[in-house]
Amino acid sequence: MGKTRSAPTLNDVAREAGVSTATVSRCLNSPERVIESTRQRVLQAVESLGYTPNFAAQVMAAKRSFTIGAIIPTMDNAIFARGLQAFQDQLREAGYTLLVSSSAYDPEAEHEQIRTLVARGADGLLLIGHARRTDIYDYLERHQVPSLVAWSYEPEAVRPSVGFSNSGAMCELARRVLAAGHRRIAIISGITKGNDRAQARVSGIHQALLDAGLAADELPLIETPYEIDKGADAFARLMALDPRPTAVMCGNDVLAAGALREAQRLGISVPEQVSVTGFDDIEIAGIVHPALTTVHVPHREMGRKAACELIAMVEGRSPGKSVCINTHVVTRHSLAPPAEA
Amino acid sequence: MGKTRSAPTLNDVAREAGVSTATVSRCLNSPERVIESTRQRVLQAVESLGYTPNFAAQVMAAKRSFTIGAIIPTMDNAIFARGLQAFQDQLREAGYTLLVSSSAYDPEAEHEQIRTLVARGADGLLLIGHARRTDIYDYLERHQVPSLVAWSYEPEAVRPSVGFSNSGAMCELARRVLAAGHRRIAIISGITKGNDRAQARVSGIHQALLDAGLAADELPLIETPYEIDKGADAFARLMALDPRPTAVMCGNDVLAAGALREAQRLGISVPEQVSVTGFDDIEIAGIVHPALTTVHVPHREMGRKAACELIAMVEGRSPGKSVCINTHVVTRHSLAPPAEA
DNA sequence: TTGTACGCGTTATCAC
DNA sequence: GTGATAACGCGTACAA
Repeated sequence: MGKTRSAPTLNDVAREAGVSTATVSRCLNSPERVIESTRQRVLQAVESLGYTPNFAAQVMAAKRSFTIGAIIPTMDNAIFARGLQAFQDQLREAGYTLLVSSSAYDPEAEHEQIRTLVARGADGLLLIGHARRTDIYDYLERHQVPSLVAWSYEPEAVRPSVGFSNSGAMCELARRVLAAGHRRIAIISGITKGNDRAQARVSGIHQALLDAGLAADELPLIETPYEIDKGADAFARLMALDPRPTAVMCGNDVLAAGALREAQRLGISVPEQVSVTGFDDIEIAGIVHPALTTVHVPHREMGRKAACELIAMVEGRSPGKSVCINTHVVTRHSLAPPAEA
Repeated sequence: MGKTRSAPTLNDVAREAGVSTATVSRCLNSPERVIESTRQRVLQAVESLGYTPNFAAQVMAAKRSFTIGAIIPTMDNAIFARGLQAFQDQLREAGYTLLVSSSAYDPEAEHEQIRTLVARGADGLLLIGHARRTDIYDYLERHQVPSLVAWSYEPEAVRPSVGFSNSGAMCELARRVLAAGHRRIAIISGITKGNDRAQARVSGIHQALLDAGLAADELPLIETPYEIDKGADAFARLMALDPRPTAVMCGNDVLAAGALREAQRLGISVPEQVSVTGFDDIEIAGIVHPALTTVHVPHREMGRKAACELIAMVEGRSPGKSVCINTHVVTRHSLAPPAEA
């Protein structure tokens, strides 16, 4: 107990069991290739020494790490949490480990983290959205690391992706807003620079307006980071407009939650005086008051499918195919027809 | 372009620059130990080849990875997100990378992940809470991997920790509830098995009652996972009690949010008919209706300080000291005096 | 200041 | 079935 010896190696186990290191390695990796009796002795030795394989050495020798890396824009709110959890669960089931890091929506940071994860021997990478420099893909190719894009599906994209149509989903939601009778619509969007999901969501709204024969380019639009407080600030600014919008469509539920909070603070009742919509259908969407009309994204399904596809790519069973996840509008109470003027 | 060559190694760079591998290595790790002119050539070669050091090889040779591991109970909600983000930011500033994995509140899974992270060469580990088998610490000691506990501070704990007094904070909150005049108090706690924070929060409430000369062991108490829906279910069961509690203290904001949602569904008004409290002061606490009276935990501060301390331990500058973070009660609208019978 | 050479712990290719 | 042994890519004494 408490004896200060350092971590045992394959060699120590081999000596303890009276076999060669090769045999110990086989016992652990392909037990069927070693006879029962010796296996017993080896596993016994492994147990008594408390041996754990050195990962770095394994990677070096096997050129394979059973590790998948994921770089998400932020861990700071729940947007990616659910999908990533499902992604990880599925990976674990297949014997892979997930390494996560967050880029804080900074393309340069993302680039650096990609290099870090590759240097760490990640067998494959999960990336969010399509918007990034193409030389990053060259780098990944050179290092033979397959990558899969998630949270976004674009039919014309070359890279494989498992996601949904951000523009299509938002377009459908905008149609509902229009159908309710709204014409003075304002937008609180996330920062669109370097974020194809945010861009697509805005253009989805524009599309719906065009389809309805309305002008789309003069909608009040505020871009702001995905934070509750920012959503609140933006909402306050929009409410100061004249004429005041009758509906505020938000880039995600976090911004919408901020908008609702500010509405309450300002004494503006939702949806009687102004309607508010979100996107994602994360937990807070059903918690806020009034509950948010939003786009439901099946995050768990997306996470699972992304894991399956990426593993298939890593194991050479797939060249990388794209999967489109279906979303749907969830109707709750934050959207209603506008009050008559 | 697009030529399918594999990743360049130190050797390739050395050949390209016309120097030895040792010189290249020095250029990258201690640039001051190599003369300007050669350094130029080497860095030039590094650049043109697009060289990235192989991490596994670095770890093997240097027995050092500049990597810190963290195992949190869940990524599924925002409880740990903020603190962890700050933890990571601070680590990055010091040149360390964070590896996160989640144990789903399963002690066995946590144990396994600890071994995984150690095998991966983590220089130090961040663990949540004190409750775990002691042989895990033996394992860490043998592998010479310093570990730091966070999200919990217990004066009598042997292990270094950066956290707050869960019992003390909850005791203070309970005092407020008592001071408001409540006597029929019910508790919705997280699962206490293997979770010292959950245990401490419950005992904090008991302490407050004892201090007030009241019986503490007959409080209605429901243990349930930290999920909104579970909080809602538990709240419904408590409201069916006779006599009905006038205040429901929840183990965290997630459970409290569920309770509020259920109250609204049941047509029970908060705080007029029943008061509800939370814990953590995560974002939803200010979003729900009515806004939650809860315990504010300075998660970012905790994350930063944990990072500083753990790095100090890893670098041998500290044997591991404990830091207590101060919390305080945030008074919002979900707590009010009970209605007169 | 720079180069040589060994070791890190494992896997995999051979013989035996 | 099992045992030598050569990689794997890098850091670092030690020598020059």
